[in-house]
Amino acid sequence: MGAPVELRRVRKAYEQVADQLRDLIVRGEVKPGHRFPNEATLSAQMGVSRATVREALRVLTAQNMIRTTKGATGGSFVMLPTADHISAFIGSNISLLSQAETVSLDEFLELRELLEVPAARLAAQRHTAAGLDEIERAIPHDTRDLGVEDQFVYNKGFHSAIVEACGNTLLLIAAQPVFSVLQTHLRRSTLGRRFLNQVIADHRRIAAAIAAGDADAAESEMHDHLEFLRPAYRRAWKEASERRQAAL
Amino acid sequence: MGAPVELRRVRKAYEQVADQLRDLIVRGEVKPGHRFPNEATLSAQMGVSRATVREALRVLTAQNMIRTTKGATGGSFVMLPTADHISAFIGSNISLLSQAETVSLDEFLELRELLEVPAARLAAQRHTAAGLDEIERAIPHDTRDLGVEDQFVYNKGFHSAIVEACGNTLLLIAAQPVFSVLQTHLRRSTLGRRFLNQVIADHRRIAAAIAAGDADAAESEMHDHLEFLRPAYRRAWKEASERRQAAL
DNA sequence: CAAATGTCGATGTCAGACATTTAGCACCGC
DNA sequence: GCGGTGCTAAATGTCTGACATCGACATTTG
Repeated sequence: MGAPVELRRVRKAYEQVADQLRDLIVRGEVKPGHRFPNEATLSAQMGVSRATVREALRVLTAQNMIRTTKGATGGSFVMLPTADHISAFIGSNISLLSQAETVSLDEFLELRELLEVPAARLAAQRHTAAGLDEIERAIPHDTRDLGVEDQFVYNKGFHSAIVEACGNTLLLIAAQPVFSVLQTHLRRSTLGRRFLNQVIADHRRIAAAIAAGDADAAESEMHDHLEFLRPAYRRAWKEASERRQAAL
Repeated sequence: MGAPVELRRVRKAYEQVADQLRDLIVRGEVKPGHRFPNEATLSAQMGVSRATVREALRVLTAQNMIRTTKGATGGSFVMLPTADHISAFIGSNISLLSQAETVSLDEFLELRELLEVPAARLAAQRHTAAGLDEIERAIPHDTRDLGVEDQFVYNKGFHSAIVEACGNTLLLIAAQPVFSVLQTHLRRSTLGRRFLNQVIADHRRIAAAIAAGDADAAESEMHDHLEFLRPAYRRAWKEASERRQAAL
């Protein structure tokens, strides 16, 4: 009797097109810079309409795999995603998870500690002139006429400078979005001047330890710093949660 | 005269539509489960054609923000991304970076160590019955009639069971893709029986330490395990690199 | 020679039609 | 009653063909 027929759900045409093209990219059969045939040709080759091909291309652009440009020399070009692309994507996704309270503040803080504390250690071990310079420049010298918004810019610069000083792109990709989500929450909270000064003082000590190549000190300074920040995050997080409640 | 007029590049229509809808989602004004107006309505409201709206929707689906279904009760629904979605996206992106040799094997191994070694420690500290069970089940009992492919399945299960036992979704999201890329390389390499047996033995020791709640032991066993794997990855990575060379 | 202009090949956008899927409902025959 | 069976409404999925627009390059023009 009939073999148990195996039925697959129909895949939407634009998904199949996207899959095929993505496979070419992921399997390395076309390399960054490569230009795909134009939309008309693709639609002819795959037996679908141009509209379908275009929907597939939109999917791939959203996934940072191609870039399309207009004009006679334009087309769809295979692209290498950048660390920033990937971080931004992760950031917006995990930000949603945090909003939905699917992941807690503790998870964020835990992962951040797991990433940034060793990062400080590695930065101290591998410190290069350029890296140190970048870190130094991310600490404000004159703390007097410094707006709160400015300080956030410095903060972001400082933490990414440290992670970058490790020379590990993957680490940067992972750390960036975690920091960014936490920071977004903090920005909506009100912070005292004492708090902000303490942050800068902490940063100075961390930078000094890294510059001195003292891995242990860098590690423990960073650890203490994150510990110090914890209550502020906790307050900001709670406020955000209350805002969400109120919005109902 | 005339204040220097500030001109913005025209944003493509489908991008503007996508941006608007994404904002609604990210700012929490529409919650997971919410259904957007149908495509015809959206196109009318925003003054663009349905094709444009659809391209925007494809972007959002690719970013795991909405899900669309057909039929009378269908439409575009706001969705919460899952850990798997995010991991898969990160995985394919960083896999591309590795192919392009933009990130090195060392970076992968370093990040993996940064994530999984503390994960083993946390798992030991927080071990729950369910978590332990999951870990146990991810170790093959009978090693004789075990295909290489089977063992990969067990491997993947084991490592994700450990990370999951930490109860930190973000950690899972970060660790999963790193492991997955490394594993993909290893799968194309040839592995001896001795090697595979050692892997299982290592896993047993790690599991035992976690079950005993011995955080220090779990940490150091995991560290040693990763150290043991290193040469295998190095060989597999080199082979992949050579394949890429040959493909030119 | 430099600046304006034209051309060409590609993507971007539109309008309208038809196909397909899904849920719900009414109908019908036992 | 009860279970199919088919109709219909509402939505997405797909196709077609047209026109708009952009951008690099060639060409003309002052």
